Amino acid sequence: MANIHDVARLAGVSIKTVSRVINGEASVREATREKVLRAAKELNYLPHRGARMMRGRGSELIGMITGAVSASGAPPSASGLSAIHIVRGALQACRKAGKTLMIADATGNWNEVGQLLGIFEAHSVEGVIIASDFHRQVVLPLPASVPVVLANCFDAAGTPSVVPDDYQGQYSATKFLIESGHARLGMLGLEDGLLASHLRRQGFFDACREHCLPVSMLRFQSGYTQEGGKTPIGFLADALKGIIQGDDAPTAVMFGNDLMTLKAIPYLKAAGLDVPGDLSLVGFDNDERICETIQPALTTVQLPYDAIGAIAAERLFAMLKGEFNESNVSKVPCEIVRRESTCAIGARTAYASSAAQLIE
Amino acid sequence: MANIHDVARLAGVSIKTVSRVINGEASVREATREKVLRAAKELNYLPHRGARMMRGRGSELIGMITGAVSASGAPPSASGLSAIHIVRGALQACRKAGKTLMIADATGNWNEVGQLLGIFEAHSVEGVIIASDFHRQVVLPLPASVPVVLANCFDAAGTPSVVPDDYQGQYSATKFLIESGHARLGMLGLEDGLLASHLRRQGFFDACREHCLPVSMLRFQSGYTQEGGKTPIGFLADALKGIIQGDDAPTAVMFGNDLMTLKAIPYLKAAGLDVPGDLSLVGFDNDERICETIQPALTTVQLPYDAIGAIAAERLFAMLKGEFNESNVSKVPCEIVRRESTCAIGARTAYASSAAQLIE
DNA sequence: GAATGGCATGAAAACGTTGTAATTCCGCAA
DNA sequence: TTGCGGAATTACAACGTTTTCATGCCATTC
Repeated sequence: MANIHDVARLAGVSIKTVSRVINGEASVREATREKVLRAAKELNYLPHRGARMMRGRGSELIGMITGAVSASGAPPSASGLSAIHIVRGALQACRKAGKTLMIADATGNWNEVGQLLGIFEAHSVEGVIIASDFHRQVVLPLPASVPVVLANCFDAAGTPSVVPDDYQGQYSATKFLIESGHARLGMLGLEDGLLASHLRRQGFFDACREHCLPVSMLRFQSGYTQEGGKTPIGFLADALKGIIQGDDAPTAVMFGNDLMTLKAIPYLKAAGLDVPGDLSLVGFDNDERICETIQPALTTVQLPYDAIGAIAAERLFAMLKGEFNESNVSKVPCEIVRRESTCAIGARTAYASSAAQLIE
Repeated sequence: MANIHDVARLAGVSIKTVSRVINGEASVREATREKVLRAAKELNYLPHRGARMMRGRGSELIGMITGAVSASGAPPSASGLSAIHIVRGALQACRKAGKTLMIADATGNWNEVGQLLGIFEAHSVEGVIIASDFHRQVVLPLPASVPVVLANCFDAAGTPSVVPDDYQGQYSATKFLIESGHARLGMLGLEDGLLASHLRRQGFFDACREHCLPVSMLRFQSGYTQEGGKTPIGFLADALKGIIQGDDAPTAVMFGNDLMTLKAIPYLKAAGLDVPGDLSLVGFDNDERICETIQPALTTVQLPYDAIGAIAAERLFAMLKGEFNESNVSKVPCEIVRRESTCAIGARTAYASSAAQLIE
């Protein structure tokens, strides 16, 4: 492989001039520039990346660490599924910016993050995105020596981060139901202890309070998630029973995720409830395979993982350019995806028919 | 970032000795080695890749291109889901081998592959893995200048490739059912025209033939997949009807994928069929979220995407070491994952009871 | 006790590039 | 012609590692 000296010799100039031409720097006469380019082409010259890296040039390389989940909390939805979307989002943003993405997987072990950062550093990445499988607070191993952006997680030290707005998502969904005429609401949330669980619960109750729904008309149940993200069927059935039974049962129920909703369907059917006729359902995640499979198709709240990845990457690029971000944590809104599992209360017949039945 | 000089100074030795220890060369006294390792650890020392590359060592970089799907055929299962597993498998293999993975997404456009290869080359990757979203034949843009391994696809030029053994997978599932006592089998396959569809159909019929099941006892339907991988409910219902209706209906049905099976369940229930009492079901893919959600949990054939990614990476490493592979295409076996949706015919009561009904 | 040989270690060069500072070139005004 | 300023160009150091060769040390052998 030809090197810069060969090109310089063939073109009859110094190596520095070749370097200038290759890097598009100013102060090169047009005639010289052409001579050099011709020589470079003839020799099939390509700058040696190792040598370039050594001189600290921008590598156009971005590092990404996924699966950075400690054992402290089990992810609510299928872990890994979120990661791929975050990766995809980041990948597209990198593509647009002409960067290349290097990825590494911490295989669920937060301790490895430090080591992986080191590897990336040794490859002279310009910055690193650290993505968590679920929304949580983390503690970075040490003040990293490269710019870092956190995706789907954040820390106390104020490292720039991009997270979903779980609170707003549940708030919006609740508001949507209330504005559709629903007055009795139920929610079967995620496992207690998860940050998302806490935020969404608040979103739910805040929306109800702000729309003057008395707490007596609400039913809330924490979900329960085993290791591995599986909800035991027995628990789900019991929790569901607590929500949908009784005279003043909700006319709409929101779930912690789409999978949970899918599992709940048979129980609702067994209870003789029609969806959305008797009961409107709202999921969470917008897992299309599930949402489109459920009959009727499931209205849900979208967890914007692609956007989180893309925004994280863009924030990183902004940092690299030296731009300053005032807010350290970007919250990405969770938009509601309307399908057919919800209906306005005006079109609802459950109370009417049951009332009719009672009269008969 | 600490460099070799820092380590040498702290350990009180020369840089060459540090180099020797780091690279595991001989001729270093144990005491010295330990001193050096301690110092390296204390300083968080990692050899600089650029400098190493300059001394002629490999870059330890592997490139991976995903989503290389042309518009020619729609993927049967959720595209992207396969990709993440292949990536994960490759990632783990890379980890073990001390390589770092760079990924790029062709966003479904095969034409971009050439360009992406160029980018990787500029980053001096040692080799590239090209992964398809589904099992298919491809045509590489040109004789790439770096070693390439294909994952989940193959070409006519004999580029090393790693694919799932769809034929064997369906064959095994069929054999499993036959050996469980089932004699009347149904299969609702994937869309015609897909390679996987073709191979699995052959596996199905071959297994039946080799176990002396007459064709009259088999029912086969091609699936139909719209753009986006969605199976229209109406079509599914019709196809299903054709398989499960009639006196000599199958006692076991195999599906083209797990999602399809999930969608079919309501129709089977509506037809009054108990699973696995009246009908054993076998899916394909082993999508755990779906398999574990279905009641009873779905027996299925595992599409070994993780293994495909890992094996592709390992084949690439072998090529880099100059080892020769005789067979160009590695077929990774698809193993059956037994859950509760299948039972042996001995425990089955459908025929007995229906026969009893007929007698009455 | 001196010479030999093997093992452990170190000094300095080399890899290919870019940054720095110095030098040459060129046109223009004095 | 000379001097000058700025543009074009160059020589050389530096980056962090590995490689080559030289050297110091110790035990073994004569």
